[in-house]
Amino acid sequence: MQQLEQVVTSLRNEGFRITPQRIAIVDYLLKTKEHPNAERIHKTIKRKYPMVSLSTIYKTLDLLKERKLVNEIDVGGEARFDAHTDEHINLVCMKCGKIDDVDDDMLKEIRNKAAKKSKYFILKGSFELFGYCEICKSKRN
Amino acid sequence: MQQLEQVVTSLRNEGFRITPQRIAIVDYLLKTKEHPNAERIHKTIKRKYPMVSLSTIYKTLDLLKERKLVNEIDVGGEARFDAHTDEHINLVCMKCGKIDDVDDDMLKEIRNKAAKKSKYFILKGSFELFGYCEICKSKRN
DNA sequence: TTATCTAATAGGAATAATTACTAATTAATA
DNA sequence: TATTAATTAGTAATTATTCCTATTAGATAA
Repeated sequence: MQQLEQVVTSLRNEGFRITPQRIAIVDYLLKTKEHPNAERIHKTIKRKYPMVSLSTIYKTLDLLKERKLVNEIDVGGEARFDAHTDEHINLVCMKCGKIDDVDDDMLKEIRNKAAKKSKYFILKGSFELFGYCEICKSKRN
Repeated sequence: MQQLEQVVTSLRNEGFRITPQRIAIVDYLLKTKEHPNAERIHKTIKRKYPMVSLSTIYKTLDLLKERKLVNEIDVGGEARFDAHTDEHINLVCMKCGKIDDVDDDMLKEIRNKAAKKSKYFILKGSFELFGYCEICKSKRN
């Protein structure tokens, strides 16, 4: 994703209102690498805006998803959010829940091959690898 | 996945009981290509066993997942199940909900590269492409 | 700057998929 | 065939997300 100002400008240009809640959410997502879920975003934003509601978090995330400004990953029945929107692999640690990003040029190729073979019109891809992160794998039981 | 008898034998050898419910669920999953959700499996099994409960469906799916006899895919907040357990790409039609499988040898390579780069110990991969299937893309609005 | 208009918000209720619980049933065994 | 513990049916509980609505507050233009 881009800079905060770019996002704000593009939202404003599309006719959306710029609210402190929206700025806070976008700002947080741009700065973090932790792929938070809705609740974690809510808790974080609340430190600045104690009145912010969880439903606003969800509504804002919907808006950002539609505008392709954030990416949603489903992991174990809950949604996690990421401002890193170009195609990449999400490595999910099944012990601590951490998610790391890894880029790979082959993803584009895979996508194109699959589209050709299947005759699907593909809009987005989601690539997850599940396992144990470097820290958790050493202390695995 | 394998043949029904193989699955039954392996479950029995591991000390699990072979119940008509389990046989029916495994049999259905082996035969279908439609990547059903829990409710669809329930409805299908009910035709033979009207008393079967949804909780049994979920419990059996948990067992089969643990034994790596079925694969779970999260799509749009619901879980869909598949007896095709070797690594492959799931193409999800965002209009009709159909899921098609596509194999690609590069997946192994991607997995290995990502493991090396990230130092994760990887247990499973999940590769989804979302878009419109051949039928739906032509009648897209 | 102020008034107007309507999008956006807060807060809570509703929904839906999944999990947990428990008494009754039944597959495996000896 | 009797015994025993795993499994099941049925239902309640849980949890993430969506829906609903009165109130608030950005954006715009006078």
